[in-house]
Amino acid sequence: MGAEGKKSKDNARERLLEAGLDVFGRFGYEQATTRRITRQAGVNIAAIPYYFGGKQGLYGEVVSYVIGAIVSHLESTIQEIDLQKAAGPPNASQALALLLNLLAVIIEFMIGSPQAQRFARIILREQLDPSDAYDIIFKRLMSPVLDTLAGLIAAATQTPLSDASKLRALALMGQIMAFRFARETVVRALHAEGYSAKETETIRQIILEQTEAAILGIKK
Amino acid sequence: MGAEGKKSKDNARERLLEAGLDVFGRFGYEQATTRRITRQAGVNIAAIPYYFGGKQGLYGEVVSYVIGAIVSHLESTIQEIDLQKAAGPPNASQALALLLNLLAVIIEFMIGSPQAQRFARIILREQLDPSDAYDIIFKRLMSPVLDTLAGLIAAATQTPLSDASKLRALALMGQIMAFRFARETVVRALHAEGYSAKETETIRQIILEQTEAAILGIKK
DNA sequence: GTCTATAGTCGGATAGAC
DNA sequence: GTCTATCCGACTATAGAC
Repeated sequence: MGAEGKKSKDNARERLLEAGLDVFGRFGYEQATTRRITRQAGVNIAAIPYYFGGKQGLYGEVVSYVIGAIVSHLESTIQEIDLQKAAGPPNASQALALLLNLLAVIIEFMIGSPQAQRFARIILREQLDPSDAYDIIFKRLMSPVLDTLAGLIAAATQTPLSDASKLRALALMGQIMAFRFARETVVRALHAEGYSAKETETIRQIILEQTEAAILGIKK
Repeated sequence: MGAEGKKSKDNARERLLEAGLDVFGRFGYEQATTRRITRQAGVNIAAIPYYFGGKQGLYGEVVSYVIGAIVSHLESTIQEIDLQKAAGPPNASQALALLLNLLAVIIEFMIGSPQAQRFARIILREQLDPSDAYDIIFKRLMSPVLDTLAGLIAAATQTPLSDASKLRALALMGQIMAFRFARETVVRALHAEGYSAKETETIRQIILEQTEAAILGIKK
């Protein structure tokens, strides 16, 4: 049976959020049944309507939590970049260094962290089937990150900031996202089991190397 | 190939395949109800069990069709590359040209073709929730394309073919996939409606330019 | 081959006891 | 706050008429 060995120290609301993060991430909104979430959380099924107004409400809270966790993880790096910009426009090599550093932080979190897969799956599913929650994702995460990257790319390539800078930013992000989204393909192609620390390091090196070469090549 | 070229007959089976491609792509397996598929196809709901043994059977046929269409579209380009390789290992600049050409063909199809979104969504959903059908996708599409790209990357950078070549190939593919997967983000960030011919061309230029610079920078 | 009618299952939400 | 019992809708698949 669903032998629930968890301590009941946390209240039902918190346990539902934790279980929701896992189950929504693994199965997606539709296949994540309230029965499964409540069983995993060790609470009664009626607790979801009681605490969150319904399944939709719980899902919204889970998305907000995920975005908050990612944003707070990238926040200090982005603030540092804004600070440097405010102190005076960075030259090309400074901008490149900042760009590579930001990408490294994103890679560390997206590929290296154990939570990343659950987080990424929820975001990816919102890309496929945007719900009301996508607004939060775009405004708090995607838009600021893309804008910061685009600004650094423009400075590093000594070209004016434009829509093309944003498209370049997205293409660079795609290099990272590929390893998150196509995980199943990577695992099969390399006969691996998942992303070990060693593999994360290899991926990090490859992406940073290719990005640096791309930016320098464009600038020239 | 199958019935390609035939006029759309009043054949219920063909109409179900066509509607299934659309509805599975738009809504995913779970949310694609047999009611909706049959309504869109203009056939009775009982026709799915009758012709395909059930919803699963229809889905399997749709995936096979999608993979077949993509593979046959890339087939001639890949065969050309194999032919050149057989005639003697290409030098670095030849390999780079072949690599850029293959990527251009993939971009043209993945971003430019109107069918691409439906195709891509079905494949992406299989990445998230691999079913039995994922085997077909990996063996007939992912593995050959990644191998071809990895071979060209190794030749173009004058490095030995290794797992790192495959990872590089995936990162380059990620640049393309980003525009397919994060379409919602692109649309909002650029205040666009979708990918027009003009935007496809811009994306093509950016990806090819960045890829060329990346490969040349690594080689050097 | 195509239809109607319906069986059988499972989903989220609610009412009301405790 | 938490529980049991239940409702009601939606789903896939099947049986059998035509």
